[in-house]
This record gives sequence, C-alpha cells and structure tokens, in this order.
Amino acid sequence: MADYPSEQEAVNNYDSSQYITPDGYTSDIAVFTITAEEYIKNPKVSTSKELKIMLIKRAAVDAAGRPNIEGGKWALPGGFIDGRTKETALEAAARELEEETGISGIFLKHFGVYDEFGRDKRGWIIANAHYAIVPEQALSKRKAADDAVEVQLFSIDEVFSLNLAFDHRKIIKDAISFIERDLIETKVAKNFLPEEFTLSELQSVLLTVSNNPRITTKSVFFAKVPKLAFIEKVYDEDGNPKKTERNSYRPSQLYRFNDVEVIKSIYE
Amino acid sequence: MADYPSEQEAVNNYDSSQYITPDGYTSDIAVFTITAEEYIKNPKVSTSKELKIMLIKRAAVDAAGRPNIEGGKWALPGGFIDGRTKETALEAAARELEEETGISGIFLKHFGVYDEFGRDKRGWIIANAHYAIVPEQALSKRKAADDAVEVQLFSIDEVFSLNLAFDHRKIIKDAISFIERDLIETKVAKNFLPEEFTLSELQSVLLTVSNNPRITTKSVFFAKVPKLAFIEKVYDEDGNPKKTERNSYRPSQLYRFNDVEVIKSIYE
DNA sequence: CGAATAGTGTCTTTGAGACACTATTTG
DNA sequence: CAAATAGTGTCTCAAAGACACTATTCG
Repeated sequence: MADYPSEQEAVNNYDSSQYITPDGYTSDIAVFTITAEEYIKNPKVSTSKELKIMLIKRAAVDAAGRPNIEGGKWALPGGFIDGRTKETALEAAARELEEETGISGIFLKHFGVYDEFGRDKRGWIIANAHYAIVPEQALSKRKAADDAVEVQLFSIDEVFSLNLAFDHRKIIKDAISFIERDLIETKVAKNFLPEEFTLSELQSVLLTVSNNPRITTKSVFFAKVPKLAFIEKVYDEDGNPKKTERNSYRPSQLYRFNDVEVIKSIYE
Repeated sequence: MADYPSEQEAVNNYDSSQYITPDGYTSDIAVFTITAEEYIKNPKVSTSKELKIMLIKRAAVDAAGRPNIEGGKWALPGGFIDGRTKETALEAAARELEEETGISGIFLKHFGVYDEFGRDKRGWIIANAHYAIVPEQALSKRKAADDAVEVQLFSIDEVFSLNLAFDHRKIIKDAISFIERDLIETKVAKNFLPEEFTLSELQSVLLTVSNNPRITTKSVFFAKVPKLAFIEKVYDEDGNPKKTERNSYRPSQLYRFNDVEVIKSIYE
C-alpha cells in the first residue's frame, strides 16, 4: 500500500468548511397503534379495531418562555440529534420514543428523508422519518415531554383535518402509505400482536388496512394462514397444541411468526 | 392566532449552534445495469443476462495533488452536497449520475441513510444511499469524473471480493437486497427494459434475480403476464397488435407497463 | 428443411371463495 | 339451551405447473 497516502494525511486534507453543511439533523416518529372499540356494532362482529396515529401539540412557547416555532400545531414527536451524543437517527428515535411512552424494545422503521430546502424556516434542516408500532396498552403510560403540551391519538380519517406543523402533512401521508403497505406485504403485523396470537387476532389487525377477500373470508383465511411458511402453531411443554381462552369460551389455537423470510412476486 | 408567536420571532429564537450539526451530507449511488452475454451457453438458451453494479476506483490523490481519503479502493459514485446549491440528496444524486453517464431521466430510488458515527474518518458524515437503473447501452458513454480514475462493472458475485471504501460494503449489500426484492415485488423491472418489450425480454430480466417456477416456467409465465392488471398489450395506429422482430425471425408481441398500482399480500 | 425464437394446448393437481355446518365453553 | 367465538366440510370454478406441441421467419 506504499502507493497510497497514509490515512491520517488524507483525513487532514478534508476541510469541511469548503461545503455548507446542514443547520440541523432531526429524527421524527409516526407512532401507530391499533385501538379496539369495545362496543358491539353488529351481533356477529363483536369487536372492531382501528389504526391510529399519535401526535403531539406543539407548545406556544418553549421551556425558556420564548415563542416556539410552529407553536400550537399538531406534529410528529421527535427532535434534534446532537453530534455530541454520537447517536444515529434511528437510535435517537428509539430513545425519544422510550422517553415519551416509557417502554423500550418498540418496533421502529426508517422510511424516508425530508431534506428539501425551505421545509423548515430555521434553515437547512434534515429530517429522518420513522414509523413505530406500539401496543395500545403501552400508550396509556404516555406522558408529555419537552415542548409537547398535549398528546392524542387520531384516526387516519381525521388526522388530515388538523393544523399540522412543518411538512408533517406529507410525512404523515407517507407514513400511512408505508404502514398500510407493510402490514400486508411484510410481517410487521407481528408488532401489533402478542408473541403468540390467534388467527382471529391476526385477522382483525389485517382488516384495519385491507378488504382483500382472502383476508376477509373466514374459511379462506383460516385455511390458508396455518399453511404459511412464516407462521407456525405453538405447542406447550408437553407437545400439545397451546390454546388460549382470552377471546372466547372455546379455547383457540395460538400461532407465532417465525424467521422465514417472505418475498411475494407480483408476477404470480 | 393571537396566542401564538409571530413566525419571525420564533425563527429568530432558533440557535443552530446549540447542537453539534453534521460535518457533511453526501449522496451515494449504486448504479445497476443488466448485461447480455452474447455467447451461447446451451443450444436451447441463447442469451443469458446478468445483473451488474458500477463502481469507481478512488484516486490516490485529489485534484490538488494531496492524498485522497480511501484512495485506491473501489467505491460507489457520489459526493458531498453543498448547502449553497439547495439541492435535495435525490436531486444531487440525479445530477451526479447525469454528469457521470451523460444521460438524464434515469430511474433513481433512495433506499437508506448511513449516519453511524465513525463510518467516515473525516467526521460526522451522513450518507444518503440510492440505487439507479441504467440500460446497458447508456453506460458505454460513461466517463471518469472528479476523483474517479477508473469505472468498472462488477457482477454481484465478484463485488464483495474487492477492497471497498468506507462502509460501502454494507451499503452495496443493502442495495443488492433492495433491487433484488424490488424487481420481483414492484414494477421497477420496467427500467431495465425499453418502453415496449416482449414477454421474453421481461422474463430474462426477472430471471437475473429469481428462480421462482412461475417465472421460469414458460407456459405459466406467458399465460399469466398478459393477464396482469399493470401490464398491457401494445397496439399500433391501426389498432393491430404491435410486434417486433428484434429478438427473432418470428415477430413477437410488444407489451408495456401501465399505471395500475400493485400490492401483493403475503397472506394469500 | 434446420435453426432459432415465440408462443399454445392439454392434462392433473392444487387453491380460491362461497356458505352452511359443527365444536367448545359459560351462564 | 342460548350466546359467543372458533373453527371445519363441501362444492364449484379457476389457476398452477409440467411438458409436449405448433407457429413464423431466415437462409
């Protein structure tokens, strides 16, 4: 390697001041949950679930009492990443989410970068957008943080009638597209469910985003899902099928996702 | 809105110096093409196509004659984004790609952000990774740019035996996963093909990344594809089926992708 | 006619989807 | 037994997949 410069020499030759670098680097999170409506809409369909997104209302003034940018508007939780913490955007999102909800190990996925000049009046601010999936119970522990004065869940229908901060309307729209697509094209439904779930529970999650007959038709769904390679039946210590009675009097079989990868060709 | 601060007041209250901001913001591009091997491997299979990625060899010294970081290694084309240009990472990638290949309107998709601290010795450098699809002919026009001394196409098999710069091994690995998945789960195969293509041409593109029997089996593929909602038969001005003889003596029917969206459930 | 690519026909097995039926438990 | 959820059985039609057959053109 004698032909090549020493690493240190090369590093010293980089002068970051030759470029204008970003004025800020942020991490935003679209937090989704599925809420169960407990009332009975139809004698044959007892519970109906709905996909919701969590937003915060930005405070009018910041902690120091100065006017807050985009104050009073609804926004995605998130914030600036400080180079001193040496965090990645994903790590920062995970930490912020944990601070906000009090739970760790939440599913989090990066889905886009928003770096258009002018998207934030304060300068050239790069936003990393993520979506998170949180079980409903966990959100009851939520608490207001930092400059958030109010936290609320909105259905997909109502969220776009709100007064949204920055370019969050576009980010939220994208987040919803991603989660709706991922729920049926990938195994993320897993994150809305317990480790071990029944076929009805899986079906009710999928029904929040799809009306595909292979999901809505009971005989088809119940016949097909146990045969899928990425889903397996759960057995107890004695090797007997493991069942639960949490949803009904009659015990129902438990299933779980395994590690088999899925790729679904559009040409089949 | 009298309760909320004026926008200008709020903007003035933001002090970017309270955070350590990134030292650099870059755009990298994994350029893919499919090359046709002209030789005949098997009397029954006349042409075989292969997916390849384009890399550049980083110069040992920069334009000013100083040692170049990661000089001599193979890397993804790309470069720093300067805030003065007010470009997004995607726009910068498109421009760089056009400068590199001399062609415009290339398909380009963002697939990831690499912002781990320590991934670049020069500081906290954020990389936006994209993949691009370029028809083979276009790459013949390629020319070395900037600090690139050499440009070369590598097959997926051979690329990982190279000495790769920065964390480009991981980025390339991710790019390959994305393009292989997207080729069969989305309509991106479109970008490797002419506007109007034959079933055999589509099949040979898909065969570079899949051995799914519904793609490899001729009777199934030829029967199925013309019935797909997102693909349509092409007709000429007189309303007759439009055919080409570019691949054979016998004319073959032309098809094109239309704007129908595809979502393929893993539960069906 | 042979070579080369582009398809089509046919047959068997599997799966989709509709819908009515059975099973398990509690009160 | 009624209510509530969890499944299964059956029937029809459509699609998957294997593989052999036909079609078009050139030289």
